[in-house]
Amino acid sequence: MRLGELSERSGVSTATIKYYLREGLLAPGRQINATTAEYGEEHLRRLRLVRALIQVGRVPVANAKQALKHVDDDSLGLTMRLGAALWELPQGPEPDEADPATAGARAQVDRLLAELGWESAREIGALSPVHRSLVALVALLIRLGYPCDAELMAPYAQLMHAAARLDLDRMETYESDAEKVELAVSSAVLFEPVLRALHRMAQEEESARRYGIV
Amino acid sequence: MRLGELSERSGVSTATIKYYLREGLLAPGRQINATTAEYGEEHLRRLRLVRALIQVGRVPVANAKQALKHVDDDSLGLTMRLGAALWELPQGPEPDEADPATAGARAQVDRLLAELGWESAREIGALSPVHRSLVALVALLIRLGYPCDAELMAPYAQLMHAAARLDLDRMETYESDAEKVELAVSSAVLFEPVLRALHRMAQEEESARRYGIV
DNA sequence: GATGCTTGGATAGTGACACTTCCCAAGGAG
DNA sequence: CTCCTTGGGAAGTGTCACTATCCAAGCATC
Repeated sequence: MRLGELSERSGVSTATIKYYLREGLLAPGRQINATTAEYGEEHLRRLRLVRALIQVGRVPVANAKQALKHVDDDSLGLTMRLGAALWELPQGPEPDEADPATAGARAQVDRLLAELGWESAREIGALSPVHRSLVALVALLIRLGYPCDAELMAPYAQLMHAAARLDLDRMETYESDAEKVELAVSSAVLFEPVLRALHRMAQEEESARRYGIV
Repeated sequence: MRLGELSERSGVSTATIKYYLREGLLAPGRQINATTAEYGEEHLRRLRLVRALIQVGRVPVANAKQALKHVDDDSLGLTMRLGAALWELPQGPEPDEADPATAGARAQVDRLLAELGWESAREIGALSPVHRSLVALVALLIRLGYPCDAELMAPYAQLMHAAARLDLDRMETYESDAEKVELAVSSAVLFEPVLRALHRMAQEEESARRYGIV
């Protein structure tokens, strides 16, 4: 497959593919001669993943590059490889330590983790971008005047834990670690929006049931 | 409160506040004389919501303006007002009808709604941006080679339905419709990221439990 | 063997968008 | 009187994902 065909089958313009090659998001094809390179199915697949990351996930090009590097890096163990790839994806806001609400928010998050018995999450703590971003979000909600404490979050956290168990069960059906990491990345980027859509649809459904469609 | 104080208490520069005033995201203050206007607590609160929409929710300024207009519009019933405001928020991708995977994806979504008995969601159908975006996302996952059918989504949808019930219970604790709509908007923008953070944290926790932290 | 296509490669430009800077004239404070 | 702040508008900035253009080298067709 040459550049033109890769472009046609992926629906991505040749100019954009050349841009991705330049930025290192896509491995170069097998060079046949000075003016021709050959691409395979794996290039097509990776190209589609790149598009998903950038267009749907709004992942900045630089982060997408890093995340994909971790997907391909087989020198690490599965957990680290997963973490490294997922931590490259855009997180929420960073906490503003100058804001007094941040300290309160951190306390609520700590209480939540203690109540749930999420020991590993407590150990990793502020090292994890996810943890920091949760603190920042809770602080923001509090500043806006919406209550957001451990009691309120706990039932949601239980639901999300159930979802996470489903996620990992699904991941275990894949053979190679590379496939698992790729599933995790595309899940974070594509399956999270699916979850969000299901959530909003469920809200519409429940709202219609309670208050009617009027 | 004058412009300078509003800026100081919100942490938003005066230039940016003036920009929001110009774009109609923020109601003008009460004009005292040619060079002075007076702002109240409600301006501060609205300003923080605007920041949350734009910075955390990445809502484009034009959509934020529309959504806020619906929050303030008391000529509609609650359900329509909710829908109108939420549908202004950024959704996922739109379905690509030229793609053969789209038809299959639509069939899976229809089956899912039928299995769950979400009758209102089926009635609203493709009118809802959420429905369309779910179809587009499922099609994308299928095109990438990840299975995504009604069986796979159903347990997730049940979890999201449970979350939606919690959401609406929470909403009912508010008195006025305007507050309810504002809660729904800020929930969509700020609480969805909280859910996502809880989800990712649960994944990390579950992954550490299954495979260790190594 | 001339012509017209595509290819890889590089450089510069585009468009969207959220600000941000700069300037102005008119109060108000010291 | 002088300095600062205010509201208001026009123009500029920075970022970022592309995109247009150009170039020389091959391959295909006439």
